[in-house]
Amino acid sequence: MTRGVESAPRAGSTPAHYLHEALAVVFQVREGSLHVLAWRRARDPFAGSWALPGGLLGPHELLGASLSRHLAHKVDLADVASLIQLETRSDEDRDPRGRTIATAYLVVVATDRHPLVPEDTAWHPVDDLPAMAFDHASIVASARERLRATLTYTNIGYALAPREFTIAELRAIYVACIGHPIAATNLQRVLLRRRLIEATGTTAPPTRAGGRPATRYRFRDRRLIVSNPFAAFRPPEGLSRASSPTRTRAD
Amino acid sequence: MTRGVESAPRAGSTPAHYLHEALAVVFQVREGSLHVLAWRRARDPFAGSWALPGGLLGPHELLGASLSRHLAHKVDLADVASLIQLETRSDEDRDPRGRTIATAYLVVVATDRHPLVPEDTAWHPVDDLPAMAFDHASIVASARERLRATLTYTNIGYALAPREFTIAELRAIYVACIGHPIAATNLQRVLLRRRLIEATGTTAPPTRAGGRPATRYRFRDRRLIVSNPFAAFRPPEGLSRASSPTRTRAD
DNA sequence: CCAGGTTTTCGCCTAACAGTCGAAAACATA
DNA sequence: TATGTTTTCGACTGTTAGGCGAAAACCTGG
Repeated sequence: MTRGVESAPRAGSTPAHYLHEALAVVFQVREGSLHVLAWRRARDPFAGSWALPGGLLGPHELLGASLSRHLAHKVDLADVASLIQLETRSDEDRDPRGRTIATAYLVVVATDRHPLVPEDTAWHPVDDLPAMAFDHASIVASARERLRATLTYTNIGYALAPREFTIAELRAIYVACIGHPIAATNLQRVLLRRRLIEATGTTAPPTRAGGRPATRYRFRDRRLIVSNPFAAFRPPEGLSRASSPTRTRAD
Repeated sequence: MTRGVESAPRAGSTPAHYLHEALAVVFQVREGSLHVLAWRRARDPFAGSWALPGGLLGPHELLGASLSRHLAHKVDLADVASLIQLETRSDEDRDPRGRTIATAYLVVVATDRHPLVPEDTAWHPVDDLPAMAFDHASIVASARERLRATLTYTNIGYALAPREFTIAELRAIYVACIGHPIAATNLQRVLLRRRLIEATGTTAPPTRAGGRPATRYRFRDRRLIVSNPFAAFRPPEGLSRASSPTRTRAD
């Protein structure tokens, strides 16, 4: 342990500067399975491989704003609101052209949206990814795990599902993201009990092949709400602090 | 939406490079309350204010390795193993000397460790922080929230507590981190039920002021394990995939 | 050695939760 | 009107979780 001088003096040996890029892992549930948006690289390195949308950070940008700007080149998303920052990769050789630090973001697109994409861009099922450039396959994998976890203890479903949906539709979305079957009855009860969703009253969607029309639900809140499951760790009833995690049920 | 050309061409207008620093939010429970490690800046900007340990990323370093290197200047921690990456801040004016991107890490120190620190470095209670430099106060706040959440659904307590501890000691640590009282009985049962802790057998610590001697416990695993609370979202029994979140109880 | 105090542990009771089943509702078609 | 389909809703059962109080195990002081 040395003396407490400023550890990496700004003066002196000129410090190193790095390129910094923001990358988006854009997920959407399409035809019952989870897909990720990627574009096909035309030139080396990794010509022909698929890459995540994103690009270099500009001199006066925030990372999130930069990502939105670059994303606009690959997909016409008016509502790229729910950007969740994932992780920052600093591996020296992750880009053979030169060292580039990357910050990955998670973006989800509702199932009823059909954004236009350029010719070189396409949706790929995450369970059957093509060859991907750089460390993007690894980034997708970690983003998927994060999505799965986030789905279980937040209301992020509001960004995956249409504004109104039936329980069966919502279940299909959850199954695609989580990767194993879950019971529709339980899903409905859990989300209702946590007061994350509510019936819209517009009880009937026009069905096309018989059957009782399903009641439509919506997410009560369209902002991210994280809930704290274990009561043992929750603040005492009624004394919830400013940053209260779980909304205590108040009917 | 433009044509799918590579969005930020490397060639052409020379892209901007940035300084990148890693910052550590080092937490320790001391005398029953949560403290964070900071050092007092001697020179401007923010002379006299307190700053988080950390420093600039070197040309051939990973962020985590860089942080460990810089951290060694401020605290003699042989076991800086549990580095959890938090978030990356890119605000343009967060450092008045020039744009510097910062990636924050969460580090926790067990209560029985007493690492030496330089003169300019000290532990500060997070509930009564002194004036902090840059955006470090905000980083500490978000790190604290992350610690609180992590504590409820992982076994990160293994890095906060000594290798062996009593339930009362562990409860004090949890209370300090979470910030509100929790019941010792529930804590014990929750952690036992999730099979995160186990009795050591060395049932008796020498008590100094009466009372039944508490049995000592240890964390079964010293790696981070995240558990998935809601059973409705868990994979069907026995079919847990490779990345299984919760260990299914198998006695 | 026993009474009183302290701390931890254990057991019981109730509430909440998960999973299954079946009945009923609301539609379509023949 | 009869039949099939799809969804909703309620009931029931077994499991898990959380709160509370009693008992266990130690200390000190008389």
